[in-house]
Amino acid sequence: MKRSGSISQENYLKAIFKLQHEHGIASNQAIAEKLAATPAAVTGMLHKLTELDWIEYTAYQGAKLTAKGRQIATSTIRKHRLWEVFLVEKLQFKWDAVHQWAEELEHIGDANFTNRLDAFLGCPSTDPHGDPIPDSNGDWKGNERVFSADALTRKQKFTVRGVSNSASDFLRHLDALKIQLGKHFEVMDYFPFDGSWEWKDDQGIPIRVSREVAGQLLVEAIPTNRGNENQES
Amino acid sequence: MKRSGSISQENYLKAIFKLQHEHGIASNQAIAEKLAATPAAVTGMLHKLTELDWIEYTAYQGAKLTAKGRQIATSTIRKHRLWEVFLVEKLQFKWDAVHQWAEELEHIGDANFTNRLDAFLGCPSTDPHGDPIPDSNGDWKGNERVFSADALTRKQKFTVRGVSNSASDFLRHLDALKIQLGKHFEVMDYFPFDGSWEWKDDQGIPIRVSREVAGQLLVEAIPTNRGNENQES
DNA sequence: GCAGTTGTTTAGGTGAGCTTAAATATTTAT
DNA sequence: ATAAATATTTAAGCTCACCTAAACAACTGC
Repeated sequence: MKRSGSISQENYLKAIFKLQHEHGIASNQAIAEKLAATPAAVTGMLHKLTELDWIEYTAYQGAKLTAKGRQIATSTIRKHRLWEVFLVEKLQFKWDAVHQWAEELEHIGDANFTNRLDAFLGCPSTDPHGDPIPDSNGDWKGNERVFSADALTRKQKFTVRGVSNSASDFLRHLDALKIQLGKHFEVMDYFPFDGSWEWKDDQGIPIRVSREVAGQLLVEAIPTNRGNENQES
Repeated sequence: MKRSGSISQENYLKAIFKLQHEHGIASNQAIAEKLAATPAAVTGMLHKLTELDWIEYTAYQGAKLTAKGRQIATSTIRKHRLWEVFLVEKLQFKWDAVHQWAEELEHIGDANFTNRLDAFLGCPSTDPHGDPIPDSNGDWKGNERVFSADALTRKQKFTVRGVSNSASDFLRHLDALKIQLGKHFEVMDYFPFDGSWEWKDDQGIPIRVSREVAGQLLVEAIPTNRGNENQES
């Protein structure tokens, strides 16, 4: 089986998919920004994708994926995230270095290929940045209890679940702070003056976290009222 | 680090590399055939590659790789063969199904990436078809004792080392004959009438091999005169 | 050594995906 | 409500890698 669309087309569908999630519709400009192209180029491609019935496009309004378009987009995202897992877990890349390669690898392979890769990796449910990996039907099992770290409250214990920004410098900063996915912390203090936090990790070691970092970190609260459900291994 | 050349350019260098090995020089026509393009397209690209100093090209004569061109070609071949190992050993693809994907994967990743992949795979010396994998300097450790199976002699014991044709239908035919790389056979008989052979495997099970098959199979003789050097595990 | 075949190159053209610049539509502010 | 600002589309043109068709070189047979 061959690729569904061209590499460029797949990138458009992926961008539209993400923008549609954020804003309900993908505007020409937003797509252009995400893909580092000019709005003029976007208009042309949107017409082509409409022809292919992968999007519905209203001029001056924006684009929405059709069922087929969504299928291609999620499958591309699935491939991207599976390759990221491969790069980090098997090739020992650091999590801030995998995006560029995954951007290329995501355009390779059909459904059978992807399912084999998935099986080889042990059917991971999230990529190295905590983003959920869609299953082969394009369905997501996103964790509903995940929220931004800047909404934490004092004394709250929580688990780091993901990042909402995968820029290299941010990820390297997290490494420097020894913040990793799955790691537990407890909120010690919050400083409204600059929006910064003091947290303490499971070894009791305190770290200071800036407003900027907390705003891009996704966490899951650990229930403390009763029992010990939802423990991490 | 980015790709050295475009995908198309890398494919040209790879083709020229192989043709140069076979004929000393790569003619326009031979390149066109290998890449399923027209001679006119080849002329254009050869000019471009000359500009880049990746080949030396004499009109009406043919092309030869420069040191830089050879480096890019061998690195592409290295990537191709490493990915083939990955696909067969890790993703459990059959050896006749990996070429198409490796053709795409070979254009991804820089030297660091490739070396990590190599290490992950345990630094294999040959791909699933028995072709040697160049090291990161582009050097080959080809097995000098390998020759075509149609040059075998009666009573000779040998090991299957590779195929000189990786077409899917040929490989599937070998699977049907239970001929695998590394397997030992002994020549029982040769029939000059149709050039076919009778071999016997290490279980003593006889198989009949046509002239066409023997001509595309690469083998290594097992010395029988003294000792048991070169035993396969 | 010259005609015919074969191989190569040039010339002109295509399509994908991009650009800039200008025209047009939409939204926002007054 | 209308002017200004912003967003989008059209128009023209670019690059890459390819194509076909025709012109041109280089071997081949006699």
